[in-house]
Amino acid sequence: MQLSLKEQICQALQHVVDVLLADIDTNKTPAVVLTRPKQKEHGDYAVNIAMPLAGLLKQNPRQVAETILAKVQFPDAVDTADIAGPGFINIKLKAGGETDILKVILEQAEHYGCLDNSNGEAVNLEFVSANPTGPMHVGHGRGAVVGDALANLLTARGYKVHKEYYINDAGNQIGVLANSVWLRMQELQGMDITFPDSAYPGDYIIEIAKDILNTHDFSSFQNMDEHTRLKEIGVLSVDANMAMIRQDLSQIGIAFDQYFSEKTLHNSGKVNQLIEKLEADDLIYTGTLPPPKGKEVIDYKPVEQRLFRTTDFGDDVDRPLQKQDGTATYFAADIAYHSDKFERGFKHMIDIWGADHGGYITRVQAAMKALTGLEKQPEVLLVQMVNLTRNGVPFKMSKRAGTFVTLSEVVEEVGKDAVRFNFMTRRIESQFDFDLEAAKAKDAENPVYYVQYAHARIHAVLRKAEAEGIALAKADDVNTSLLTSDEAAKLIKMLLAYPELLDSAANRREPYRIATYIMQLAAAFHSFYHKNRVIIDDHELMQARLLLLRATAQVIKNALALLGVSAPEKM
RNA sequence: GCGCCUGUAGCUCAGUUGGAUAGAGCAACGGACUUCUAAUCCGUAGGCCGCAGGUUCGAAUCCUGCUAGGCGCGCCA
Repeated sequence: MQLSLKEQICQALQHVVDVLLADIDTNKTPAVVLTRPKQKEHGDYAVNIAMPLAGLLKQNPRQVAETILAKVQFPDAVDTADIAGPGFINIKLKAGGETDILKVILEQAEHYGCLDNSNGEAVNLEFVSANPTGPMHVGHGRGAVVGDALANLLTARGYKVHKEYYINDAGNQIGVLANSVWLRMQELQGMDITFPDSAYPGDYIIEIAKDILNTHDFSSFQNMDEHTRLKEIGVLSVDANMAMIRQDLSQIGIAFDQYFSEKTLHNSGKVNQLIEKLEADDLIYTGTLPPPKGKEVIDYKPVEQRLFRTTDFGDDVDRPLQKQDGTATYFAADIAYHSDKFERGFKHMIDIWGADHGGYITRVQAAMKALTGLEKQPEVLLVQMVNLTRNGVPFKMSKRAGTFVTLSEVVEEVGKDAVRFNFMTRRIESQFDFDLEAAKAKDAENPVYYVQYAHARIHAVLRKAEAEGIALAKADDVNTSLLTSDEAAKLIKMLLAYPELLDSAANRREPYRIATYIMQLAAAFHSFYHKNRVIIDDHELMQARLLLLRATAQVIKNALALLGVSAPEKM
């Protein structure tokens, strides 16, 4: 494969560095990294390699830089290379040196920025996994959008991504759900019912109850013993909720490769097998845990439990696998689940969890290390909480108070694109104040319209060209070296940076960088647009500018696609 | 008490893994449409990068301590 100009320059420098290092006794090999300086006067690329080298060679950095420049063989496109400041090497390219990228972008189209890697590593990406006890809320939405964008990003960079949703359809919550629905069913039959505090209050419970009554005979439930009845209603209710959740997901354009039921782990005996395996490996013992710190537990009683020696693998305290009544804990099922992923061939797992599960990471990784020997698996990304505001005024979400805001309501109110883009504009580590009015506003405060407008604007120009009977030249016939204005140069630099951006975003699992990038790219375009009229008499220059616009539109479209946001041609 | 995340302009946030003079948007002020979309652009102003030490040629970035906010800390999920 043809090396990019940047790679050629990098290689040329690295060669010199290697030669210099060969003369001295060291095991350090500083790598040459080309950066794009903020200041224009600092050239197109800057290298700081002379600084780390200076220490090793025991010379001053400027001297080292001179030595490097004396020996290096740069490619032809390099115009000048100067030493500046404490020892930076600033490289200037000949005019139009990198404008070939426009032709590359048009040629590669939707693949520009992507790595075609047929041997890509398989990654199991688990996200959302909202409990099947109600509709998705806004906080789930953030994890969903981030997870889906990360899946797209990793896929673009050559990974084989398997998107998975873990359905927590076992455990006490399902009993509570079933009981809540049963109470509503009885109420709908005209019976006088009092609802305990523990029951789920939402209206969707009534809807589920109605649906069950429409399709099933009420008396058949009355005739069941309580255990059977709650089990039956539990299954029906989980199905209803999962149907609702899938609806919520499809509304924001998210689909999973697999929905994995926790219950199947229990029913198939996988959880018990796991516990037996751990027993056999002497990783379980009977013991008593100390009382929890930081909050007062009134009814704390020391109790003997079967404990997993997770402390041997980095955890702070050993963890119970069985409750007092002998049933498996959530933790037991969860490590059975992750073991199952491993057995299905995934050596690399990424989980996206809410911040409230942060304390859970160490124990799962410790367990996985014990079971598979894998380090730091699953890789867990914590998404911080979403605080909803309206016109800057926070309102608390509460199931009980009925001020619960579902994702579906928000998407309906502000639209899929705005929800998705807004959720992507911040790092996942920072808490997100999501303002409903701001997300709805179609003004500059809402970045999604800013970037979509850039795309639509380009198409307006292309439409105008078409209307005037101007045929778009073939990329190879365009003289791109005419694109010499400051704005064009900036825009081209942004386009050049896109593959590197994707690479770094994928490696760091930081899809938000795509959103930040698109905003910068859109700004560079808008700026260009104002200073450089495209449809002009100078035919050659016009074709060059048209090519720049076509390439820009392509990259905006590609990047928005990764975020799952549409790129309209008209607004 | 312990663990994880966060603290950058009045507000919301970036800051390319330690580089040169810390950047955007909003809000404020002043400009730019008989022109390819003004949902836009240009300019002015706004900063002890939470505080204090340390590491080095060089720190918003790395280390230590402190401080403020969020999340979590037995058989809930």
